[in-house]
Amino acid sequence: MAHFNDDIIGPVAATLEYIGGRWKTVILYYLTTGKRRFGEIAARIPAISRKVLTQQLKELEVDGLIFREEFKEKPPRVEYSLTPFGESLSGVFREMSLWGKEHVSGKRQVAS
Amino acid sequence: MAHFNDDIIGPVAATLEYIGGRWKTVILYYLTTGKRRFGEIAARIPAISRKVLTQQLKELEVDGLIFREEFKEKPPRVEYSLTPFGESLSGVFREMSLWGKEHVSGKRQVAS
DNA sequence: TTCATCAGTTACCATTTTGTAACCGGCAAA
DNA sequence: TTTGCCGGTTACAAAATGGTAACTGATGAA
Repeated sequence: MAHFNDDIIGPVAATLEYIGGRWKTVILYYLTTGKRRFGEIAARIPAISRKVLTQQLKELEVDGLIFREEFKEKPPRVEYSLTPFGESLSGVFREMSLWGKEHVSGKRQVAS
Repeated sequence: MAHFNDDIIGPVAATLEYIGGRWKTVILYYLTTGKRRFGEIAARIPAISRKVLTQQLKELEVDGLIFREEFKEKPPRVEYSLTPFGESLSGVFREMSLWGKEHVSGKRQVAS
């Protein structure tokens, strides 16, 4: 992604290397509610196209944050879930969710 | 930015509307260490061009997260600092910094 | 026999973001 | 007199990102 050689901002920047992607935090946060199929994620986050969703999921898998389980069935089925590594981000998600609830509830209209 | 009408991911998505920009979290986190001049920020985050830095700072100011103080001097001086609203994000930064220290310290090489 | 299902992939194009270089003003130092 | 300082802004070009539509393969249902 980018490059950060700084000691102060280093750890935060390092975290962003994992969850800094456009949709990654939202995807991961949705997966904290349990194992989900590709179609479920796509339905839950309609703003993201399937192409980009595929890309983001692949990157998250490569980074070890999510686990992809593919069932060899005839209409294919794929389930995504958080790895323990991905679950270790829960503190970040919790704080983000808290802040969103406390500071932005309803204030900011969401475009479409 | 985008659109999230979802109740589950809503608060997290709302938070991302504020800090989801490419460099915003890093800038804000650097400002938690105190008031900084434009040039200091630019020097601290060399990966970002001055043009984009200007843009991100302007957005952060519009969103009420940072305060911009301009001194009418001859070589101009501008100082940026967190507003109380910006400081309210400290929990998010703390968790991100913690996670980065615990899980990525040194593992991931930073490109240049 | 044709259609729908699911989780993609691919090609192609449009949009967005980003970088680079030049420029600004007004004072002080060389 | 020219140069550097600082915090930008602007125009232009390049790169990254994004969307859309068509296609895949195997099966079961109509």
